[in-house]
Amino acid sequence: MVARIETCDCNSIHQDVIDTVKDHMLSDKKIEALTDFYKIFSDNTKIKILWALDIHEICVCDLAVLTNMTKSAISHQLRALKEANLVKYRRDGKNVYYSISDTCARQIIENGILHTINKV
Amino acid sequence: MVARIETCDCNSIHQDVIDTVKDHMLSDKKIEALTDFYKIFSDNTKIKILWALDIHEICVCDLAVLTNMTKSAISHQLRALKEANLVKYRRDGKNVYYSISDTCARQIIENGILHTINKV
DNA sequence: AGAACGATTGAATATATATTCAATTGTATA
DNA sequence: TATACAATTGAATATATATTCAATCGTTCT
Repeated sequence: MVARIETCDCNSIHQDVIDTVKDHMLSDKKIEALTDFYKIFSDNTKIKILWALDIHEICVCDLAVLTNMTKSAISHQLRALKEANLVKYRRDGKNVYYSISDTCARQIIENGILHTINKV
Repeated sequence: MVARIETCDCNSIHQDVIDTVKDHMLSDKKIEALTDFYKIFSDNTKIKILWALDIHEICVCDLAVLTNMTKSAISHQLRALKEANLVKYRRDGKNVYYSISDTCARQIIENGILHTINKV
């Protein structure tokens, strides 16, 4: 059994269980997309930014003050959020104002809080 | 303004926006609990394990075969899932069988898939 | 055009997380 | 009780992500 030699030195394989689970396993692509999505919500700075932007559109400088981080750090995080289509921006003179582009962000955050409420 | 000097070299502070957002900002504890929660769902291996266990209880060796990883790696991940109260286990002889202890895992995974469906 | 400033970028560094490896534990059985 | 085996553990390593730093870009104002 190839898989066994590669990953496991056991003899206690339940082949029927393995086959059943394999039949219902998520595709690698789905898993990848899913974990990429939740990675966004695994970072304190990103959560603060998303939560703040859900309240009001905010420029990079104000976000830096709010989160007590540098503009550069915020800018990097905003790029990730932009790539995930969670925020959008508009330039007004020298300032760039960011805002929420997908209401799912707040939903995901609130859902996460519900699931962790007993830990706070 | 202390915060400004520490984190931002800008003069374009919108103090009203900052005050409003600060009033509605999530507590650090909530954010921490929330990001810890979603960290679980940010890892391919953990997703595979949770999804598999939601289908059937599985021993460590079978999980290793299913995920094509070593028992040790799986065991480390199971510990994290155990600490997050997402899985439970029972020992039967030499084998330890893990199963889902909180149905929220499947909900979170399915919800994440819904939000990423356009990317797959 | 040149200076000032808000924002962005890329590379370097720091930090967090996952995996590997070797040693050990707990259970069964010979 | 000695051996085999499934699983766990801790430390070392590898890998991924966040942050810092210096340089640059785009806009405004003089």
